[in-house]
Amino acid sequence: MPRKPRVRSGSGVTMHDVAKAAGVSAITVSRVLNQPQQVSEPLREKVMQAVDALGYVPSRSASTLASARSRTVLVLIPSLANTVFLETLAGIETVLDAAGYQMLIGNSHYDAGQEFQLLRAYLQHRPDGVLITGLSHAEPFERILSQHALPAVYMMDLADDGRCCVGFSQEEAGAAITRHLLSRGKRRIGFLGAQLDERVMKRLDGYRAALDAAGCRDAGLEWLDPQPSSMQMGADMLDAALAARPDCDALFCCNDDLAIGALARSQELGIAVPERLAIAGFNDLQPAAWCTPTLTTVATPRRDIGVHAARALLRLIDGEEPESRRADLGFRLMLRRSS
Amino acid sequence: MPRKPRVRSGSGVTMHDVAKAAGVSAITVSRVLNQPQQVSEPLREKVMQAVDALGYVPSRSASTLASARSRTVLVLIPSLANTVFLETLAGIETVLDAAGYQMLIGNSHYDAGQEFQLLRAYLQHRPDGVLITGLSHAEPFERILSQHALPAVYMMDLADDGRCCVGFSQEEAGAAITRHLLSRGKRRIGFLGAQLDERVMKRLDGYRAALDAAGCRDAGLEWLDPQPSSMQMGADMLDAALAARPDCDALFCCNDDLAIGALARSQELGIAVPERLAIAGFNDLQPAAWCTPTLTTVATPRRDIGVHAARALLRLIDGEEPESRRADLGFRLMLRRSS
DNA sequence: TTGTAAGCGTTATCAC
DNA sequence: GTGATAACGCTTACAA
Repeated sequence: MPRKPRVRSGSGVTMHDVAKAAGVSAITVSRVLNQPQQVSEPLREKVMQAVDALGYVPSRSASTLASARSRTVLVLIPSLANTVFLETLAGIETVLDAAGYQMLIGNSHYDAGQEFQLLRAYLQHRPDGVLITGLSHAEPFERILSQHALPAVYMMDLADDGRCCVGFSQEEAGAAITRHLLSRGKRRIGFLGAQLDERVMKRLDGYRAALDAAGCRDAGLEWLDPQPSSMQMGADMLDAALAARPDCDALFCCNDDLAIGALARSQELGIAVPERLAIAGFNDLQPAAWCTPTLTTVATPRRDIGVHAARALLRLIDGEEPESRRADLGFRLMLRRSS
Repeated sequence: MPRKPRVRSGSGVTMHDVAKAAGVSAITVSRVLNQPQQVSEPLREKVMQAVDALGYVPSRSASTLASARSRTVLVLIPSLANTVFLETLAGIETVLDAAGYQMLIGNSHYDAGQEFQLLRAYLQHRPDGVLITGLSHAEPFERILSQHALPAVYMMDLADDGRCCVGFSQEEAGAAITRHLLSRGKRRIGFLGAQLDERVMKRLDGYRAALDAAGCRDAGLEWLDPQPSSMQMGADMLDAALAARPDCDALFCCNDDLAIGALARSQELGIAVPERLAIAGFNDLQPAAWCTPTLTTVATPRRDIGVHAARALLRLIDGEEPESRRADLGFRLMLRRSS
């Protein structure tokens, strides 16, 4: 004795409806959609006509449930407000789209605790893999990853413990731009840092190493603020830095936002850049090439990181080895007028 | 006779496992997770302990399939490379997160055809509703929306046909900034436009209306390029504009990127801004307050648009009426040194 | 307040 | 090459 039918999702057209309309069985419809070569030409045509005629849209939930594959990838980023991660997302998108995968975006707000919660929450969707920003994560985060045997690729930095990663050496980049300032004759080079996430701290390490090597490191020239960075903050930090150390002759800012704010304030104060004070940023965002004076900075291959990371993840998901488990995409110094 | 068991998704723990561990039935576990107040205190505790002990993560696919609700919202934006939409996403995220909804992000690349394909593709996830950027869409796009009876909220602009929308009048904003330039004594005010999407064209309409009202509209002062905008393009367009019309005494750029590029080029060329040439942008992105000279522009409430649109959509999904079917969040003129 | 049975729409398995 | 049948993990409807 049949019961009251339930509410249907979507427009209500199911694979069975298509099958009936085409005069075949449901499984044949499934094959036409997923492994067309296994179905004979005439049946394939009939089925496709029925699909179009009925406006049939397959249900991902049903497919995921039945096949234990969601064709979905979770992307964990620390912020939606930072162009750097957006361009990475854009790169990821091109690859996943082409492969028929869709991405779920999780924003951790630079918080390891939230990142863990996000992972747990998104696990409900049974993603086939995860793209992760950065290498350091909460202990339960890593544990849950391995518990669920989730293929993962780490982005933006280079791991040395066998985890699959795509990025560049944040430390080496920090050292390289610092050496550039040294090569310009600067000796009292300061560091402005905000947010203080993992990558900023590595750039700081690189800066310190370069100055140590040159014998002119000075701990009193480091200004660090855990708040999110902004141009306003760059301006404020410049004021604080010059008040404390008027002898400072160069500044490496941990990102372009800080640098542009510092640059603008220097202009206001009539400080000669780069003669009296050289300024360098990090990331090479668009405004770096258009501020006054133009900003010396480090160009980072964030879009490519997204592309390569997504490709590597798809291979892991398919049980293959990625081309490289540790892809170093490098960085480029963009030498402009501010140094 | 039982068959070979299938592969399990996730870590393999199901609601039945939890039920067994807690000595209750599966439906009770479901209730503890979804309507806790319907379950007695002691049972609730036992179940929660079992959930934690087993590390159980519910399957969204199974839930969606059984309940015909995905607790998922599709967000359609024209670009992932534009800060404006990111901030909108961030606003949406706060509201959806709090309500236990997750968002699927579809990037149409400013292409109505792709937008339609995206909608079709994401329909596989059976989203409970859609947040849409802009008012103009392909005909099949609107058709599919109504076929599937999908609750929808349109963002960024104001509709006059009863569609639920959250935004501000792009046209009025374009007119307002133009009137400001008029009030500064400018009379040969040019327009620089890129991308030429719906919103840019409405700003252009507003610009034209304001100049018509003042009796000084001049069709020779409009420069339009369908390519995506960039600071480089702003610089190039400034060159072209001044070459064609050296008498031009102000420029309204359709967004801040163009304006900042034009501003930077003006500085290079030694053109006095705003005396000889005033420049205004649109959106008030962060660099607008930090370029030289600072940029006059229109501040748009994009984050709030996201927040309000998401709230309205959740109400529609629940079958209630939103607070307003046409929420005008306004805009603000940011008058700075470039005018 | 709790449980039973059926069914959501698809795919894996096995048979023809 | 095609089809019948049984899962997949959960929630609805209904009963106790």
